[in-house]
Formats: sequence, structure tokens, C-alpha cells
Amino acid sequence: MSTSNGNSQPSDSPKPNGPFWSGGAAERNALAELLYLMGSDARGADALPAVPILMRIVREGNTLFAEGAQAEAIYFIRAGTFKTFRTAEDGYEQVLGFAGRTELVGFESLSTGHYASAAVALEDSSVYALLLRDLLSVGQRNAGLDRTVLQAVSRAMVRRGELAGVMSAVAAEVKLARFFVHLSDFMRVAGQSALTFHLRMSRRDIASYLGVAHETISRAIAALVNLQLVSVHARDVQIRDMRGLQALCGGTRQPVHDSNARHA
Amino acid sequence: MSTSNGNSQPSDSPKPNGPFWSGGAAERNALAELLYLMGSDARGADALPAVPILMRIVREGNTLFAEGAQAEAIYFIRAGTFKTFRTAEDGYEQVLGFAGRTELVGFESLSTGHYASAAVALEDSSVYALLLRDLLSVGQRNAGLDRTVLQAVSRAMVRRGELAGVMSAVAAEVKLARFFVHLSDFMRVAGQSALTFHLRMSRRDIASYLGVAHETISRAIAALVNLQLVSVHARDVQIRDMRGLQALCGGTRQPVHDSNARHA
DNA sequence: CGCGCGATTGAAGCGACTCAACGGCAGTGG
DNA sequence: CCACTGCCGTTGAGTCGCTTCAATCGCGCG
Repeated sequence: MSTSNGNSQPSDSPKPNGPFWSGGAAERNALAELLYLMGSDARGADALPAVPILMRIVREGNTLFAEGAQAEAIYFIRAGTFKTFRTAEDGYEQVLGFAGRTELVGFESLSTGHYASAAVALEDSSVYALLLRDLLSVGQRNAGLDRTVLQAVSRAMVRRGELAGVMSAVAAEVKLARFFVHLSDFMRVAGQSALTFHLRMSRRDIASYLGVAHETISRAIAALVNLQLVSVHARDVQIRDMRGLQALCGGTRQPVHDSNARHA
Repeated sequence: MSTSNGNSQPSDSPKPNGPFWSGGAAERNALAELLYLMGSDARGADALPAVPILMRIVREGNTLFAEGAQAEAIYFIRAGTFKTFRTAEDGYEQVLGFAGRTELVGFESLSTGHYASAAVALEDSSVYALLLRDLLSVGQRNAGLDRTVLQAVSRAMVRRGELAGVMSAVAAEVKLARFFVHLSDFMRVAGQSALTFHLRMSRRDIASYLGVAHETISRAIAALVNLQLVSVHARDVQIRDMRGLQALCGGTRQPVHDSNARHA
């Protein structure tokens, strides 16, 4: 979703044909790769209708799509990390989420034809693009792809729900603890170390995502470090007490400032 | 989404055949009705494969599905209002959203097989159920239904993003103002009065949805009334100054300096 | 009628926001 | 090569607003 252990191997031949898009003869392979990436069994992947899948490389800091732009495609992330956010009239950036390998971005555009949020790469990344006109075409559907899309969207919905979960916590340390636990879970299912990972986003982005001021993130990190729950150096995070961290996540309302002394 | 003007006519013959499900000969009609309800053009609705659509009545206060339960179906709301929420270990209810006519609930279950949140009817309601096994079946797909599902899910994603939008506001009055504006928008697109509507949810539910204490909701309502922006009696809301209300929505947080997005 | 629940209002404390300053780091251009 | 300039991250101090605890009122319901 948001981190990587310095692995993100650019090994598997991204090399695009054009400035933006690759395609042509490679499309058939791209579709099979996409289904494999997203965890679908590739049964019948050879007997597929001609659903073109394009690949696109996005360098760190570049935008995959802009908020409000005419929607052309939805994107499956092949490698790298993105943040999605909306920009208010006053310029405030509300981060809606971080998306990594195997995740889907840009899907909200399907109902309106315009992207409801922007997506920017937090590191050099690559995505598979599925054009909307192919997704909505009546004929020549690919059942495997359809199922893959539905499942990916379902997961995206779950992650949006988690956003509400982290923002609902009152105390900033609790929000941050939940954020770290979610990150750890993501690393684990990605087959990487669940206790050591690298933040790909700035403190500001985290703050926006959690709904607090960015200074509060600094202080919350310091608090978790003081509690011996984690070690943080720059953007490298090491979880030292997962149990304690999860215990901290429990509190929703009511401050966690434990206070053994109830008022007498 | 969440309100109705006391119209919700139970006229169009809900009458279920069994205790829970209706079906049988009416299924063919139900599919056509569903497509019409969701705004799809019903072209070729007669030449549909046999996709069974079941209808279900849910009385006020009853649960459509429970959090964590094995998922059987996703639901298109035909009439009424639901709230979706997750319950923390300490019993705190985090409201994830309110869903009304033409909206979709339960979709998150698709990726895990279990419902990630619970759905409870806030008034007597009826839904169309689309069984997961039909949704995921490889053969005999209905292109119109597929497209309808995708669009409904897209809209649900947009609404989840709006949740982040309301929770990101700092001041409680701003959150509430945004909530009212969203409600008004929903009423308008539903073809009802955009300035007068009835809240179907409790103050507590609103508070949970907006991420504040329920007492704060009372005070925020009083503040908006004092500002002559709205009138509120019990759960009946009348918007008196839509411009002022929208102006209040503007405030988010201090603007974040441009930063990212180097060259598009 | 009494009980419970929803809603409102008051009082007090504290936690997060805001403003501000500082150090470190990377990119840039003289 | 090194100042210069942003940006990121941290830390401090003060104010404000929300949370929490508490009491009260109205209403529906058994």
C-alpha cells in the first residue's frame, strides 16, 4: 500500500514503447500479468477476448491523473506507491488514501466520467491501465477480468472504510498507531517484513490522511517512541511492541491517557 | 441517502412471498425494475439471462446484514434508508455512511466473503438482493446488470470519499454544514425538496458519522440556527440560507503549500 | 405512571491547533 | 565549490474548542 523495503525491483522489464503507453503485441501478456498480479486464477486467460491492457510508467512526484480530469481509464498498480487526494478551494490537500501494488485507483470516475481525486506517485511506479470504454463495452467481456475488477473495487471500498476508522479515533497517538498497524498488515500480506518498513509519504501526507495537523504527527511519533512501541528514524519504522501497539488501537472515544487515578 | 419528506410511499406492492424473500415468477420483473431504478437504460432487458433478483423487506431497526457475517448478497436499496457501521471492541459504533434509494450496500463483502460493516434500517425499507454467486458466475452474464453494478459501486466509492471530506473539517459547525449540504443534494437528485427534509438518523449517528461527540452536534445545530442558516425542529430541517451554508463549508484547514505535482 | 431513550444545556479540563523558530538535507545556480 | 533556497521534520508556547461529566427536559411505550 504505502511502503516497501527497498525492494521495488524494476527488474521485470517495464520498458514502455512510447512516452506514456506500452501496448501492441504485449497487450495479451499484459492482461495475463494483470490477472496474475491481482490474484485471479488465470484459467482461460488465453481464450480471452481482445481486452487491451496498457502499461504506464509514472515517475516519483508525477501525477497519474488529476482531480476533475476527464476519465479515460482505471489503473491497477503494478509496482510502486501512490497517494490519492482531493484539493479544497482553499488549497488544502485531503489525502484519501495510499495505494500500492495490486491495488486499484481511479475507479470513482466510472460514475461521473471525471476523476474525483488526483493520484500522484510517491516513488517510481508502473500501472496497468484498463480503458473505461473497454470496461463498459457490452460485448466481448472477459469474465475473469470482470471478476478481478469487482474484487479490486471491493478491497478499495474496505480501505476507504478503514480511513473512517483511523479518523474516528480521538487521540492522535491512537490514529497513528492504527496507521502503523495497517501498514504492517499490508507489508505482511505483501510477503515482506511486517515489523520494519519504510514510509513513502511525508509527515504532511500522513497528517492529512489522519485528519490532524502535521506537527501533531511529529509529537505523536515521539510519544509512541517514548512508549517503547516503535523506533523511527527519518522514514524508517520498526515496530518494537506489536501487542502494545494493537492494544493502543482499541480506544476509540475517551482519551487513552490511561490515568490510574480515577477521580475520587 | 438518508431522508425523505414523509413520502416514502409503500404503494408499489412490496408484498413478499415468504418471510424474507420474494421471488419466483416476479424475478424477471425485479431485474427490470432494478435496472430502471438504478438509472440504466433497460435496453434488452427482456433478453436477459436468468439472473435471479430477490426482494426483501426490512423493518425499521432491523439489520439487513451483520458485521462479520458470511456474505450472501449485495443489496440495491429500493426504498427507505439504512445506516452502515462498524462496532469496535469497546462497543463504540463508527457510522460509515447512510444509504438510501438507488444506493448499494454490502459490496465490501465481495473481496473477503464477510460483511465488513453492519447495515440497519432507519425506517421501513425494501431492497433488491443480488446473490454473490450470481455476481461472480462466469457464464450467463448480463451486461446491463454488470454495468449497473459497476456504476453503483463507483458512486459508493465517491460517497466514502465524501466521508473523509466531512471528517477532515476542523470546526464542528463546518462538518455539520457539509452534512446538510450533502443531504440537500441527495434530496434534490431524488426529485424532492432540497430545502426541507427529515433526518432519519439520531444525533448520535450523525455525531459518529462526523467524528465528534453527540453533544457537540446539539451545539453545532444551535449555532447554525443562531446564524439564521437553518431551522431545526426535532428531526425536521429547513435550510434558510443555502448560500451562507455553502460558504461555511469552505473552511478546511490551513492550506498546504503546493509541494508535489511537479510537471503533470 | 414510571422507565428509558433522545436531546439539550452547563461547567471544567485538556488536548490539538495555530503561530513561530530552528536544524538538516537536497537541489540549484552563481 | 559554496551560498542560497525550499522543503521536511522537530520543538516550544499560547489559545481555543472539543470532550467529558453531569443535570434536566420531553417524549414514546410498556
